[in-house]
Amino acid sequence: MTTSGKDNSIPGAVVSRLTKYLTHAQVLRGEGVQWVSSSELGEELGLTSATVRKDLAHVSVGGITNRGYEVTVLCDALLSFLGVDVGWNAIVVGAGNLGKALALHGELFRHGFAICGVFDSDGRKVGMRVGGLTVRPMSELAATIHDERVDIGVIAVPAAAAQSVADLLIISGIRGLLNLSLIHIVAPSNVPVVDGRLVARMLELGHAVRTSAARGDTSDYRLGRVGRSEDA
Amino acid sequence: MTTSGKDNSIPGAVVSRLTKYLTHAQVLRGEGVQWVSSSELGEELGLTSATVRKDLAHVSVGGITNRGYEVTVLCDALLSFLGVDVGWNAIVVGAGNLGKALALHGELFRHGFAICGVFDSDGRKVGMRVGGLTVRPMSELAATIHDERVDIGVIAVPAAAAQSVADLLIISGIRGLLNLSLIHIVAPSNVPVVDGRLVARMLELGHAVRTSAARGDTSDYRLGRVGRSEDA
DNA sequence: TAGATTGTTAATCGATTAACAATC
DNA sequence: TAGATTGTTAATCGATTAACAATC
Repeated sequence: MTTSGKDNSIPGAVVSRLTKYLTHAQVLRGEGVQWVSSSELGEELGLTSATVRKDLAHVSVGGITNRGYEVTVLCDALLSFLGVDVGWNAIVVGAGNLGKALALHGELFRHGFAICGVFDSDGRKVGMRVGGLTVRPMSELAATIHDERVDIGVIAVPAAAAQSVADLLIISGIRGLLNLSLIHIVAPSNVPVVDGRLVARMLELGHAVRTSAARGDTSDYRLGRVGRSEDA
Repeated sequence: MTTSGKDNSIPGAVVSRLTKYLTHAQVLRGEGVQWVSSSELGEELGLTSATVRKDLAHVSVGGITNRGYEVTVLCDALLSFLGVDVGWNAIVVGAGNLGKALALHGELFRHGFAICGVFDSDGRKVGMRVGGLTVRPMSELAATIHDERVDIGVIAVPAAAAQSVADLLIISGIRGLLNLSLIHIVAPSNVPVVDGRLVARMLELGHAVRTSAARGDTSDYRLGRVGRSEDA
């Protein structure tokens, strides 16, 4: 392995920011920008330059003293660090609107996730087409995980079924779970669970809106990147 | 106002946990459980009892010394605190798979979010039905936000369009944004942005899987709530 | 070169946790 | 009552930030 000699574990908050550096670096690459400094990255993403430098020190990108980070190097290092180059096999459990949306989401494939199955306990949904896939019954789930070396399971079922689906995935040997259900999922420590609970996120947003300033005082808003680039 | 005399701002991490207390309390209520202690809640959600008690002190739920918190009181207090009882008007921009899934997601409605419009810049999608709604052109967006007093905008468009859609929503008077696109959204401080970036979440999960134990040593796993209730 | 920017250390800040008096 | 659990203070822990020497 050529990964730099780094210590055991990186905090989740850092990894979350690394995904932001990646997507922003990809935008810059698309614009033909060659170099970006920690202060530029920080300004765009609402972080201090020190945080950016410290985060990027976890990844093996050598910044250069007087210029910053080379955009293509940064992209490649982050893609590699996050495992996009190796790739993952994933399945989706729950062929409702959300499950189908995920299975069909091109960005997932473009970021190294191959959706190799969609499952549903509802017999009426089994056999339906979802893009290039066919919805399969839950009875085939365990064998699929084993045979196709599935790494990641996406839980897109109603709250009442979510924990038992998780249990089934776990005992079938899944290595990680994306939880799109409403409830908290319990899993052993060697099966990481990442929450994508969108209803919960909306609740957080509602709270934030209620505690932020009242509607309307946006008159002095300077537009984001897209708007700004027009007058620059 | 009858909200208890609490200080200015609650950290995002606390609000995020409050949504977990809420959904778990709702599960308990459904099971007919009357009381729950901070240590029970903590155990189920992977938190210490001290964290739970401190979090719930932000909300105006009086726990009772020898019993814990009354489940129905807890539910109601959290629902009220998070603004579910008042409710929000939301629109979705982007009538792709993810946008449609959100617009059709029953749990959102059940948690106080009324989706009152779906918009898309693609003329071929305008006029399509999404549940009880019809996809409308972007030209009608600003007037809708104003006329229907829309609070929240959901950004479900490709990365390249996300910031300009955000800018349009902001200058039209939106009060908060749920960002489902890949990129970081820049907004003024009085328009909170909550990220629901699922691809980024999957990247975080991939990293977590790679740095966790290898596949297979799940033999000693004690099942989550659902499984456990069978042998209890 | 002079100026700018990294990498990293030390200081600060905030969040989590332990502990315990209050109390039902 | 005795035991259990809250609410809260003080201590700990970890993450962010400021600062600066190294350096291209």
